Amino acid sequence: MVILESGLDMASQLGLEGVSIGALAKETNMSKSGLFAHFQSKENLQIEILDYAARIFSEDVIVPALTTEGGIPRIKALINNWIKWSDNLTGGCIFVTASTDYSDRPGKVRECLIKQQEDWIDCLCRIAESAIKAGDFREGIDCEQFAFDLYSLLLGFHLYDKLLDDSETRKRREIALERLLANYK
Amino acid sequence: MVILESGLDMASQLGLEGVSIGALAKETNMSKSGLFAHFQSKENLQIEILDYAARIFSEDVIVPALTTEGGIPRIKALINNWIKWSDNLTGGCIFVTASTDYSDRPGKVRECLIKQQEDWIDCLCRIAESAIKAGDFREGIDCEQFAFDLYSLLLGFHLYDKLLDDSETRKRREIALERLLANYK
DNA sequence: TGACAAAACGAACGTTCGTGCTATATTGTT
DNA sequence: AACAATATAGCACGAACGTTCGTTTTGTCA
Repeated sequence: MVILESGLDMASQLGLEGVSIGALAKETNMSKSGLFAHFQSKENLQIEILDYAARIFSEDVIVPALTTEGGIPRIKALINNWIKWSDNLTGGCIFVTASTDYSDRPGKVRECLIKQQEDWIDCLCRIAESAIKAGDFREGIDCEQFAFDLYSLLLGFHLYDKLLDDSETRKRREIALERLLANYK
Repeated sequence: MVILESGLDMASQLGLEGVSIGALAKETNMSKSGLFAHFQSKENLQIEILDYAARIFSEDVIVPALTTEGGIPRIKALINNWIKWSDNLTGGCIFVTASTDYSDRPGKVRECLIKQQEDWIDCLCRIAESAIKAGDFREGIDCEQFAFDLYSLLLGFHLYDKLLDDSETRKRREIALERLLANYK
């Protein structure tokens, strides 16, 4: 759907709350009312954008990673896919943006987002488990802790990359990742 | 200033862009125009909120940490102060919120924010240097890398704490911190 | 071709937005 | 007590907001 594609990019720049129906209509060469009829409310639009994003995220980030061999290669594939995903969106990863936007904004959008984030963290856990099976991580590690560590790394990278003009950000990220992997080896 | 105090808390919940002059006037029992006269523009209001936040942040987070002994104790004090600071604001740390909000929103507010974030990262670097002097970190470590690692950790903690309902978040943070410190020891 | 449903439309609703202008209080200084 | 400076208030503006309405266009199937 072309509306959701535009909406997703707009949301990555301005936040989900910043997506206005009028602006989105102009962007897609539609009338406000014509566009609105698809969603019945702004809240529905926001949720549909979020679900659309999750679909693309799954297709572009998660699934391709799952097709590469388990263990550290799969982890690195996931991270590289995540960075590409985050680069393709004008304002960066929409889940990162929305997570801070909705840290204190109750409602259906927030609940939808929380569920998606829990799924994402689950995914990171399972990737860690696959690394144990592959022999790249030692037995007995705390997979939830690994998920926390890796997600933190991505958040730090995201902020440096989008806000600061630091030419060494890429190096920082790679060093942090190598140290993270070494800790679970 | 009571206006900025209210504005800061409102910004932490709704983002700097979400602070409206009308709502802030109602919150502080003023008229829109009376409040507006103090700032002449919304952009100025946003910048003043940001500067006010930086002042409080310096007083409550940085300065008290600098008075504790250099090295790991100072690092831990800084982190504890940061967490208290982030807890005291209804929507969490305003710099975290604003950093994602303004990742793709050019203007004076963004430039102000970038400068503040650079200062914060500088502060983290100097804290690492003091840890070298104190003998808690080994010579030759990359202080900028430490700043990246620590800031990432705080961002990860912030997201878990504000968005997810994970009772183990505190433990996650402490484990990650111990491992981080051990890596520079 | 005619009937019918889906989709898109333009216009308007009431509200809130940021921003001016002007007047009235409040405060501080001589 | 008189005056200047500052702070607040009242009112209005044009624009944008989400939303609703009735109408027109478009596409599908009998």
